[in-house]
Amino acid sequence: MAAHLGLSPTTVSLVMNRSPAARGIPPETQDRVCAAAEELGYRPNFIARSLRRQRTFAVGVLLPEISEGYAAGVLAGIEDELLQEGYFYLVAGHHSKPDLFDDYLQLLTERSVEGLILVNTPIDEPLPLPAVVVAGHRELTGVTNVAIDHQVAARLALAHLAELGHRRIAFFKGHAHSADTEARWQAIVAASRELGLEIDSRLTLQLSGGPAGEQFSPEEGYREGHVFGRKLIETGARFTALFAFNDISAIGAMRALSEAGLRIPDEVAVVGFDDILSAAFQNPSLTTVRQPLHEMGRRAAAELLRKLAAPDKDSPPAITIEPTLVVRDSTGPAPDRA
Amino acid sequence: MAAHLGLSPTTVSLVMNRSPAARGIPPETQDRVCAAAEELGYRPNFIARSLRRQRTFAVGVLLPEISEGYAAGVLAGIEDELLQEGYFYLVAGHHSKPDLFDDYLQLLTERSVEGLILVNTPIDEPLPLPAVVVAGHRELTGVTNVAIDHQVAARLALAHLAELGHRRIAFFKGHAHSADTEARWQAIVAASRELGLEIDSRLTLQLSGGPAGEQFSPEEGYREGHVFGRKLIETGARFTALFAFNDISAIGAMRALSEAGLRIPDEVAVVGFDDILSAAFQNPSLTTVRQPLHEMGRRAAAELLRKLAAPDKDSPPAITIEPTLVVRDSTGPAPDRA
DNA sequence: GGGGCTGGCTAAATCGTTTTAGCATGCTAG
DNA sequence: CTAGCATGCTAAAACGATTTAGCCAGCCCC
Repeated sequence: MAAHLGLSPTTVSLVMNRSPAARGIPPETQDRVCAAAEELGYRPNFIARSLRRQRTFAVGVLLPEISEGYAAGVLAGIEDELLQEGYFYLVAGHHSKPDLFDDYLQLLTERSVEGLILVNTPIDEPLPLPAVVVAGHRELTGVTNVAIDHQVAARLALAHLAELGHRRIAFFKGHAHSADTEARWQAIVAASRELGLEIDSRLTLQLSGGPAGEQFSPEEGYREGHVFGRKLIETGARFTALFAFNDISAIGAMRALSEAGLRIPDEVAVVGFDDILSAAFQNPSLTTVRQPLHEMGRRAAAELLRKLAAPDKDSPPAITIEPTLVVRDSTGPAPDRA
Repeated sequence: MAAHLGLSPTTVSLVMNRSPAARGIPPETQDRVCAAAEELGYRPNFIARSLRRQRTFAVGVLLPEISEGYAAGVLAGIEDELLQEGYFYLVAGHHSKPDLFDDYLQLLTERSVEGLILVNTPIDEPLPLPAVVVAGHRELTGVTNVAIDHQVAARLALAHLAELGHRRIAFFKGHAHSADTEARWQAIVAASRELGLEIDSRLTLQLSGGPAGEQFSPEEGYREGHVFGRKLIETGARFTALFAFNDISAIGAMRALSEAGLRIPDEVAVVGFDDILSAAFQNPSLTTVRQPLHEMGRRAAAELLRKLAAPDKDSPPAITIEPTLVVRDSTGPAPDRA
């Protein structure tokens, strides 16, 4: 390229990068360079560039796996934001195996990613790079946690039910090793108090979520919801609504309730959580709290880029995202009031 | 690193890469180098390495978007295979916009990816790199197309229905601009002939799939299935089974059939296609032909790596993957036979 | 004793950029 | 007349590895 023009690589570089030092180069030469670049279809070698500038414009994303649901939704948001800003990303799925996680972290840093986004990935040690965590389990100094606002989520769901006249509400609590379980439950307790609802401990069942460290497959989650739906009925305690921990278990429970002859929403209202694709296709379609996964991914990526741009400025420990309530056909007026 | 050992970078490099030229270096020195590497936590700079060796061990993946369904499933398979082989990948979602597609192709080659995997992405021009296409629309010389075996798919579904005694089967054909529509329909026609089934043109409806170039959202697909379910009934033509083009439309149709008072599977059997998550959660759960998305991704990645390893060997124009039939509760014996 | 070989290493070029420092040339001002 | 200063460019050193070519010391053998 430089040879073809009879100029030095330096000049070409200066022009191509619109470097401030290029003000000393007359417009005519600049045009000549640009024209040649166009003509030869010149594309600078990104690798050489990265090497010299110590910038790769790439970030690493660690997640359990590119599953149908959570991670894929978040990843799509991350992707949107990063590509828009000229970054690429490398993804590694560690399948919840801690040693794989370490390996991939190693590999990613080796490839000089500039930052990390962890989705649904627990960590103990501080990370070697700027990082943002989505649905993280622990708090780490310097790492921003992007999470849904559980307060709002609980209020949305419970206020909706309360407004419909429901007073006796059953709950599925999340499994013990989920990041969201505790925060959400706290929020539910708080929102119940605000709304003057009482929580009946006989009507709160805790999902097992499978052996610690592993994830339940959707089918297993569904089955557990199904079993728990039956259990609820067997307790004999009266309830007119169920707020499940996620859509999967809500759908399982709906099945059990229907099978037991209870009509939804006439006799029992059901609210799920997540708004997975299936939620809309149920019969009746499922009222649920939607996690804006895409936006969570976007925000996480945006925050990481902000961190990279201004490494010294300290960053917020958390970004909370507002969920929305999607009202469908699985909720209706409470029977005692209708 | 070299300085710390009092050796030259050359020696270190030779040892670290187990280069054949390293046979001239005594084991003692080799150990010394390895020990130092361990101790200093030395990790070679991947970028410098890429620059020199002209290998990035990275491939580019182009897809419409990291959606809940198809692309995410395939991507998960691609990921598994690539990471296992020490490769990483860069993903770009072009949202079905041709100009974005060109831009990203440009950006990816600029970053020196070694090959490409296109998922559900139509192309006209030959690609500048070794490539494998999943669910590609056109045939291109030199690029391998990974696709499901429609023959097998059609036979699986129709044989299942025929065995249950169904003779009058309704069909949803795919929308005109889908890659799979034509191949699948041909296969259905062939399989019907084999099984001695007749196809009633009044009972075959073609999905519109929205305006050309755009994708239907799942909700719209569902709605169209719902409408088409009603249409089927309105034709007045008798049918005891429906083989839909995908699960979404099958689910929509099931809803319409139920609403019309037809019991599934007692009066009408329904078979879907894809095996999306929702299929298992329907009531009744949906019998469907499963596309092994994960395996398709794996195979695509594996084939690309093979191409990269042996660029001269010519590669198969197509790899077909066998689907499987997942029998659930939406199919049962034909009513006239039961 | 000297040519050839071998064992153990290293110098230097290279990959394709960016960046720093500086060189000619001509013009201007004192 | 000459110091100083733009102007328009370039030489050369990075970046951190890999790779080619080759050096030097010692040994063997005739």
